[in-house]
Parts: sequence; structure tokens; C-alpha cells
Amino acid sequence: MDTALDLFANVGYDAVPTSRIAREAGVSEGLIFRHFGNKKKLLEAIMASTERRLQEAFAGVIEEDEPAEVVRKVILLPFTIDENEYDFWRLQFKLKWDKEYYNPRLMEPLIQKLTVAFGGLQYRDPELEARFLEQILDTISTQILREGREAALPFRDLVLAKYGLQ
Amino acid sequence: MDTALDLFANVGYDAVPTSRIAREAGVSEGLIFRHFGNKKKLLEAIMASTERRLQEAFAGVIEEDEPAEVVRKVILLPFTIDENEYDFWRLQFKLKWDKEYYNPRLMEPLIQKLTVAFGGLQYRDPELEARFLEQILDTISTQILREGREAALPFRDLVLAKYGLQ
Amino acid sequence: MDTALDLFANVGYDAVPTSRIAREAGVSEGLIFRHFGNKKKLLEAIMASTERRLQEAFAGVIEEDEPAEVVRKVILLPFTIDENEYDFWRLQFKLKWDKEYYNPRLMEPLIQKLTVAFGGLQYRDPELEARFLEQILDTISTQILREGREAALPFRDLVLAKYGLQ
Amino acid sequence: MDTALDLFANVGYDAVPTSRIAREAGVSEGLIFRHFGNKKKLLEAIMASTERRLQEAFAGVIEEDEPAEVVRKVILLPFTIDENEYDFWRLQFKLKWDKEYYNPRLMEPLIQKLTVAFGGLQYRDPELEARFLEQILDTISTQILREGREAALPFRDLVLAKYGLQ
DNA sequence: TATGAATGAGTATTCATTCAT
DNA sequence: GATGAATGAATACTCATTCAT
Repeated sequence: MDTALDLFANVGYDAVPTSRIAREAGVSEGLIFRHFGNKKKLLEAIMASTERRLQEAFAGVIEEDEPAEVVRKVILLPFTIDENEYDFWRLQFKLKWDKEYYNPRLMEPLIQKLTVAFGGLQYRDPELEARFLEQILDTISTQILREGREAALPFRDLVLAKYGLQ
Repeated sequence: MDTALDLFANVGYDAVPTSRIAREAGVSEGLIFRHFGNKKKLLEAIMASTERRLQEAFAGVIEEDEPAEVVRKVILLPFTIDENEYDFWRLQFKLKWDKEYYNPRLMEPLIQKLTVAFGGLQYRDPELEARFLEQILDTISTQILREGREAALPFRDLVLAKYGLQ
Repeated sequence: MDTALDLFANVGYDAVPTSRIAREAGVSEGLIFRHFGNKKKLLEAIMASTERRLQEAFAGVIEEDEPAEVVRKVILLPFTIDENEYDFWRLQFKLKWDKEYYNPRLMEPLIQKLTVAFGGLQYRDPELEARFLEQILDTISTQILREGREAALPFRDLVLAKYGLQ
Repeated sequence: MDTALDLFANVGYDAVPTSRIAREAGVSEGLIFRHFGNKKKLLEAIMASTERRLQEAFAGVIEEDEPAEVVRKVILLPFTIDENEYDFWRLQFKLKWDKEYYNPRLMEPLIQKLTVAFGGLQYRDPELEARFLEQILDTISTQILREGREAALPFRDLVLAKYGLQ
């Protein structure tokens, strides 16, 4: 699964043959099918952890109750991703364009938490503001995944400033 | 090329066989290769118009000189895309994750125009602000391409308001 | 036809596409088919001159009547081939292994002339001797076509000596 | 490999599609590529045994030390080829015209053995004589492969007689 | 559990040939 | 007479999947 994740994320699901996954993983090609049934189910097995990983990532935000802190923690969220998980998130972003794997529902808990926070901070349209910040997060995450954490630091500070934080 | 663009954008370059492109285009498969040489060159032929299309899209902004108007026009830019070109831009966004086809240099003219504008508007770090707005553009464009123009209108107004416009 | 001869002889009939023949000949691919009908007939058009070329090559021998001179001239025959015709004969030799194009009848005039000559020279089995010398000719021709005229000179002298000539 | 050898030898490498090889061999086409990588490597796998087969064929000659016997055994060599190997040698002869597969070095051990033998027999230019006899071998082999063993017997006896043997 | 040989449907690409101009 | 766009059957090769061991 690690090898498949690496290849799916960096080469592409359709572009990578199961023979290559097997070779680079050092197992027989047959084993992949014995284990996962078929190539698509291998992808699904990898994607299955998405919900759990998101929950883990959101945990710190969800248990925070001070509105300004919620916003700050959300902005810092993309920088807390473990570098070992970059491939996983890269794959997520790539698959966003395949309707089949795009599930906007997964971000809802974060959106709701943010909506409450922006409500507390007296924003005119808290939900719109929440959805907008989520998009900015998306953008910053993309930059981190493509160019590395360092490259995104100026944006982080700019966004924090725009929300009157730090 | 139109058929290929449609399929590459909505199904995926690697996921779509040349036989399908030929069938849906109503030509023989051989013709594709006679004309473009190979599948990759067909993609490149499609992508070759990127620079020109971007220049056309940017034209209205580039010739504007009033700083606030520059910013406003940039924010409205994604809404000026012809719906016939949606497939083309969808393909662009999909291929962003393929290093081979990602060329950040293409956005530089817009970034520079915006930098000058934000300078004129007394922003503290005009270039950073320009690059940030470009990211927001990216976000809004993504939303338009995935959910349609209407869905992005609230964001447009929010962003305009944040920049003190309208 | 010149280009096709070159390519058939040096690359191979099946290995060379008509598109390449057309390109290297500087004509359109269509013209080949307009002119010759199909690829095989192009080959046959080239091969059609075989009989005439052989007759021309044999002419000097046929009109010779002195037995020893006949043998000598036959031995020297491979060295009289015009270098411009090497491709043609290379093609002949290559096609010898295709039953379809192998026509042993063509050598009969030479064999008969040699048989008479060896008869006059009191050889025990003139026809066998004639057929044997023809094979040696074949061998020397092969060497000339593959390594050049110079490389075959020692053999020529050896064979002349073996037949008590020069 | 047996089927491929048969077809390459009797139809031609370029003229025979891998699909036909697979069909006549009773295996799937994919297996050919799984096993040999590509068509050319299949040919090379067949040709790889050339050196060994030649050594086996030469063995009887190499261990002979009596000069006249060496010459006799060389002349008889083409008649000792197992009929099961005719396809293999036919392929060799066909490929002689492809520079890529023509390796004159392989005959050197035989040439050297013959050179020594002709030296012992007081021939004026032993090496030239050796190379000439090799050519005659080539001629006789060609005849055997094309017309069968019987057809070449008269030549065998003629050549033996010319070298004062039998 | 794990392998690796085997498969057959598919995939990009080639090629001889046709045809309208 | 000559072109070049177009074709479709074929061709080498790939790939997900199966299966006996």
C-alpha cells in the first residue's frame, strides 16, 4: 500500500501498472490481487483512511472553543501535516478532479466549527466566511504539497494578519 | 482535438484510449497518429494554446491602469471564461499535478500587474499580496469549473468586499 | 525504383515500409501505388530486369568459344559487375532464400556453356564440374557484395590456378 | 522458440507476426513478451545457441590431427548436421545478409585448424586454401539446406577428389 | 500466505492501400 | 501524373487478472 500510494500520488493511478507496484514493493504481482481483489480496490484501501486522517488532523481544532483560537488553528492546520503523509494528501488532491473520489462532505465538521467561530467573532456571513477560509486552506495546502512547507510561510503570516491574528 | 480535450479533461489522459478518441471524434484511429505522431503529442497540441488563451484572458487586466480597477478585474476574471473553454481549463487544473505540464511562469504577467496595483494602493508587501490573490483566483476558478458560475458568486462578492471594492 | 532497390537490398523487403521508400525517394506515398499497384509489384518491377541483366553479364562468355577462355571468363565474371548494380545483386542473393523468387533456371545458359567447355577440356564429368564452378562463382559474388571487390582477389587467383589458368 | 525458429527460417523474421508465432506454438501472445521481452530478443534467444552448435559441429574436426583427415572431415561436415537442425541453419544463412547477425569470427577455429592441416599438406598458401574450402562448405551447406542431402552428394565426391581424398 | 507462469482483452502505433482532388 | 489526407486491418507490446502450485 505504501508503494502504491507513492506511485498513485506521484505518477498517477491510470499511469502506473500493477506490475510496477509489485516490483517496487518487492512482492509478486499475484499477491496484490490475492490481497486486494483488483487494482481499484487497492486504491480504495488506500483512500479508506481518509476520514480517519482528517479527523485526526481536525482534532486539535474541534476541541478548541475560543473563536479566535479556532481560526488561528485552522490557518496553521496545513503546516501540521506529517511529511510522511504528503503522498497521501497529494493523491487526495489529484483525485479531487475525479468525481468518483471527491467527497466534499468530509470537510463539513471543520466548516461548522469555523462557522460557529466566525459567528462568535461577529462576521456578517459566518458560513460563507468559513467556506472561504476552507478554500484558502486548500490553496495553502496545495502550495505546501507542491513546493514544501517553507514556501508557504509568507502566506500563512499574511492570512493570520488578514484575520487580525498574531 | 476537441474530442480529445473533452475526454482528457473529463476522463483523464491515461484513462482514455486513442481508440475512444477516434470513435467519438468520428475519425479513424490511424488519423490521430498520422496527424499528431503519438498520443502525447496530441495532448501537447492541445496544451500549446495555453499561453495564447491566458494572454487573451489577461488582456483586459493588462491594459487597465487604475490600481483598484486592476484588482477588481482580476477578481472577476474567472467569471469571464467562455463556457466553451471550461474543458480546456479543467484539463489545465488536472495537469497541474503533473510537474511536466505545470508552468508557473505563465502567471507572471498577471502577478506583476497586480504587484504594481497593490503598490499603488499602499499595501505593505505588494508582491506577496499579488501572489495571494492569484491563489484565491485559483480557488474561485476551481469552484466555477466544478460547480458552475452561480456557485461561485458569493465568493466573488466576499472577495470584492475584502479588497474594499464594490 | 532505385530507392526501393536500395532499401529492399540493404534493409529488407518486409522490414521497409512504403512510407519510407516514398520519403527517401522524394515522392508521395500515393504515387507508388498509382504506379506499381502494390508493394509486391514494386518488388517484381525491380526483379523484372534480372533476366536481362544476367544475359548482359553472360554475353561475353556466351560468345567465347575457346574452352579455357570460357572457364577463365566465367571465373572473372563476378568482378565485371558494375558497382552501381551491387544493390541489385544483393537483393537477388537475399531473395534466394524465398522460394518464390528463386529461379535456378536463369543460370542454365551459363551452365551449358561451361559444360561444353569442360567437355572440351576432357573433364570426367563436365556438367558436374560446371555446376560446381557456378557454386564457386556464387560464393565469390557473395564475398564481393559483402566485403568489396578487393577482398575477393586472392580467391580469384586461387581459382584460376586451380583450373590451370593464368 | 521452436515455432519461432521454424517461422523465422522459412517465412522470415520481419514477415512473421508474433501473433502467428503464438498461435502456431499454442500459447498466448502475451507469453512471448513476458518471456522474451520483445520480438527481437526472441530472435536473439534463438541465435544465442549458434556458438554452441558450431562448436559441437566442429568438435570432431578439432580433435583430429592427421592433416588429410582434417580436410576430409571438414568436407563431410555439412552432411553430419542433424535434420532437426536444418531450420536453425537456414535461419543462419538468411541472416547472413543482416550485418547485425553476421559474425565471421565464429568460423575462425575451423579456419585455423584447416590452415594448419593445409600447411602440413604443403599447400602454397595454407590460410587462403582454408578460407576457400570454408566457402565451398558454405556452398554445399546451402545446397543441402535447400535441396536436401542427396542432391549434394555429387559435389561432396567431386570436392573430395579435388583434394585427393577417397 | 505467496509465487510466478499464463492469459486474453486491450493499447498505442504502423502500414499498405484508397481516394478525392 | 501527382499529391496528401484518410482508412482499417494488422502489429508489437502492455496490462489487469487468473490459477495451479
